[in-house]
Amino acid sequence: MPPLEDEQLDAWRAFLNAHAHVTRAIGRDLAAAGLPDLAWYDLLWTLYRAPERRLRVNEVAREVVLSPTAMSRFVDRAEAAGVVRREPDPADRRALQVTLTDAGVELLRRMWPVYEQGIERHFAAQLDRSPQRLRAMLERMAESARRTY
Amino acid sequence: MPPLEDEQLDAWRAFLNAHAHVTRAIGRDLAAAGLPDLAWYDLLWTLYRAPERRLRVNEVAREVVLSPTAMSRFVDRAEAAGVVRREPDPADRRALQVTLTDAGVELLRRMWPVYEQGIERHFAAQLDRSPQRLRAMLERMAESARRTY
DNA sequence: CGAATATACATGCAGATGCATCTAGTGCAA
DNA sequence: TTGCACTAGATGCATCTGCATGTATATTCG
Repeated sequence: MPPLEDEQLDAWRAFLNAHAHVTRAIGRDLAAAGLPDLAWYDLLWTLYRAPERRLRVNEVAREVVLSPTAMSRFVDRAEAAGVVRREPDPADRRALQVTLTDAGVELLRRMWPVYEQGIERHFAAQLDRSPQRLRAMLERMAESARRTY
Repeated sequence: MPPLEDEQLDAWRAFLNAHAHVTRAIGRDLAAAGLPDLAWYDLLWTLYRAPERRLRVNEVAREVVLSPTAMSRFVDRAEAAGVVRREPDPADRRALQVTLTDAGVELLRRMWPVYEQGIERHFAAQLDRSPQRLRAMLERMAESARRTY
C-alpha cells in the first residue's frame, strides 16, 4: 500500500469535519422546527421505500448503519411515538417486521422540507457538477469498509 | 434555491453511508489493536499540532467538533488516562489549558500506524487523482454549515 | 468604580450507545 | 426425531452525549 500523502490526509480530515458540521447544522434546523433528528428520517424513509414498506429489525439496522441493539431501542421509541409498528413475521417467528404507520408517513412529509433545505444548502450547493462521480467514490469507500466486517 | 435533484440526494446518502462505514471500520481496527477510539487520536493530534501543544478546552472542542460539555468530560477521561493535563491559563483564570503529556505523544505514535492504514485502505485508496478538489468541496460544506451557528 | 452581562468550564439529569448475555425459534445432520 | 449450532431480537450494565444550570471570572458601560 502506498504511503499516505499529506493531501490525502487533509482530505480525510475535511471529510470528518464536513460530516460533523453538516449533520449538526441539519440537526439544529430540525430541532428548531420542533422535529426529531435526522436519524428518524432515515429510519422512516428506509421503511417507506422498502418493498411493502416493511423490513425486519436487523435489516433496517443494516440499512441505516446502526447496531442491532441500537435499532431495537430506536424502534421502541419510534413505536412509542406511533410512527412505526412491530408485527410478527409470518415466515420466521423469531423475527419482527417493522412497518410504517400513517403517522409515520405524515412525519416523513413534515420533516422533508426542512431536511431537504439542509441538504441543499450545506451539501448539494457545494457539489461539483458531477454528483455521480462523488457518489461512486463514496460508495466505493462504504463498500471497502463494509467488507472488513 | 434550486430544487434538490435525485442525483444530489443519492450523493448525500452515499456521504452518510461512507462516513458511518469507514469510521466504524477504523474504530474496529483500533479496538482490535487494543487502542482507544478515533476520537482520542483527534484530540491528541489536535493538541500535538497546536502552537506550544496546548489549547483551551473550548478551543479543542471546536477543532474536533464536540460540544463543550462532551469535551469537558472527554478531557476528564484523557487526563485520568494520563495522556493530557489541565493547567491554569495565565491569561484568563476562568480558562484551563489542555496540554499533551509524554504518554499522550506516545499514544499518538502507537495509534498512528493503525489509523493510517484505515484511512489508506478505506478512504484514500478510493480517492480520485485530485484530493485537493474533494478537500475544497468538503471544506466549503463545513464552512457553510458552521456559518449557521 | 460598580452593576449588568457575557464567557469558560463543570455537573446533575435524562436519554442513547455498544458489549455481553439471554431467550426463543430455525435448520441441519446423525 | 432429536440434538446442536446458529440467528433474531431484547435487555442489564457501563459509558458517553446534550441540555439546562451552576460557579467563577472577565468585560462593558453608565
